[in-house]
Amino acid sequence: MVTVSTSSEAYHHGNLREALVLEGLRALEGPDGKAPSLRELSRKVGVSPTAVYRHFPDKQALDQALAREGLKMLGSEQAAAAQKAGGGAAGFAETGRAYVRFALAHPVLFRLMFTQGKPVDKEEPVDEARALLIANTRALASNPERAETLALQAWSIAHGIAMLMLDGRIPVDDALIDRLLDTKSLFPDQGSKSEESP
Amino acid sequence: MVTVSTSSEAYHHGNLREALVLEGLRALEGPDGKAPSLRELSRKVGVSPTAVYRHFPDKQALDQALAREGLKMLGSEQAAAAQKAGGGAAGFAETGRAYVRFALAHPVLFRLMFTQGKPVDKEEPVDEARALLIANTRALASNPERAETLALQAWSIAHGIAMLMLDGRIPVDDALIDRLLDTKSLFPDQGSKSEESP
DNA sequence: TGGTTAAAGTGAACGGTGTAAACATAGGGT
DNA sequence: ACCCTATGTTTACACCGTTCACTTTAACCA
Repeated sequence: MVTVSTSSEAYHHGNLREALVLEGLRALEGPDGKAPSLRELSRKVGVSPTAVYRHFPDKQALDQALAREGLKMLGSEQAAAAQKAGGGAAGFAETGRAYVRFALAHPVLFRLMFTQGKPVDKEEPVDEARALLIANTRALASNPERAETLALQAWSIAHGIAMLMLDGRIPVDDALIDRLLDTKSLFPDQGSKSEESP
Repeated sequence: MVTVSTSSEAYHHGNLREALVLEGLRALEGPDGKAPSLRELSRKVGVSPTAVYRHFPDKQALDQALAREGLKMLGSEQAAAAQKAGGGAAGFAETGRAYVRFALAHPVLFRLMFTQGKPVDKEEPVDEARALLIANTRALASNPERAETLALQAWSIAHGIAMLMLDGRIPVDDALIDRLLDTKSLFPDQGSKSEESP
C-alpha cells in the first residue's frame, strides 16, 4: 500500500510536504492579498503547526519552495507565449508581456518569488525564465557582447512595470503594457526582422 | 511653556507623533533588513504600545507616514542630483541614477515606500519625484505626446533595476547601473543635445 | 484663579504568529 | 520480535497588532 493522495486521510503518513506546497500555492492565489501563515497552512492540511518542521527547516524554506514553483510556472508560461508567437523577435516581445501578465495574474506569488532573499553568488540551477531571457538576447542582439546588457535591460523594464502596477503606481492597462514594453525603442539594433526561426 | 523637543522627557506630553516618525526612519536605516514593529518603536520612544493609537489609527498609517517621508527624501535627492549635473538631458539621466542609488542606500525604506497599498484613483498631492519625472520628459521628449510613455518607461527601468538589485537578482554594481540606465538606447529621439537649460 | 473637559498615555488582555523542546507513534529492516 | 528512525503531537515561549477600560494631564474658560 502506498497511501498516495487518494483517500481523505492519505497524508496522515505520506506526502505532507507536497500537500503543504500545493495548499500553499492555492492560498497564494486567493483574494487575501497576503501570503498564508505557516499555521494557517498546517490547519488547512489537517496537521499540527510543528509538523511542518519535519519537512522544512523554517517558514522561509517553505516560502522558497513556493517561490521555486512560481518560477517554474512563469518560465513555462513565457516559453509557451514565445512559441505561440513563432519565436524570434516577436516571440521575445511576447516573453515580456507574459512576464507582466503573470505578475498581474498571481500578485502574491510573484511578490513572494522575488521578495525572499537569494544570495547573488550562490549558483542555483538557473530557472527557465532566466535561461530563456539569456538565449533570446544572445540570438537577437546584433552585438553579442551587448547581449547581457540588453537582457538585463529587458528584464528591468518588465519587472519595473510589473512591480509598479502591482503597487498601484501605474494603472493596470493592457495597451499601456504594450506601449511600455515596445522593444523597438529599447533595441534599435534589429529593424524589423521579426521572423528568424525556420 | 511649550515643551518642545528640547528636554529629555520632552514628549511625555508633546510631540509623540513626530518622535515616532523620527525613530521609525532611524530604525528603517538599521541593518536589521526589516521594518520595525509598532511595539519596538513605542519602546524606543519610551511610551506604551497603545499610545501610538492616539496619533495613528493603525500600524499601516504609521507606515504611510514613514513612506511619505521617504518619498520626500527621494524627491529632493533626485532634484539635487539633476541640478548638480546642470539640468537638461544630463540632469535627467542623473535623476535615474539617484533613484537607484536611493533604493540601494535605504533598502527597507524604499521597499516600504512602494509596498504599502496606494489606490491609483485617489489624487494625493503628487510627490516631487513624480513631478520631476513628468517635467523632465515633457521638456526632453521630441514628440510631446510620447512624453508620458517615455516617463513611465524611464521609471519602469529605474524601478526594475532597483528592485532586482535589492532582491539579489542582479549584482549591485555602479558600472552596471550606468549601462542599464543608458538612455541613448531608450530614447533614440534626442541625439546628443545634453545641455539645454540656459 | 479654579474646575471642567477632552486629549494623551497606561495596563491588562485577546487572538494571531513563528519556533523550540519533549514526548508519542507508527513501520520497516535486521 | 525488536528497536530505530521518520513523522507526527502537545505544550510553551516570545513577539506581534489591536481592543478596552482606566488614569493622568494640560488647556481653556467662567
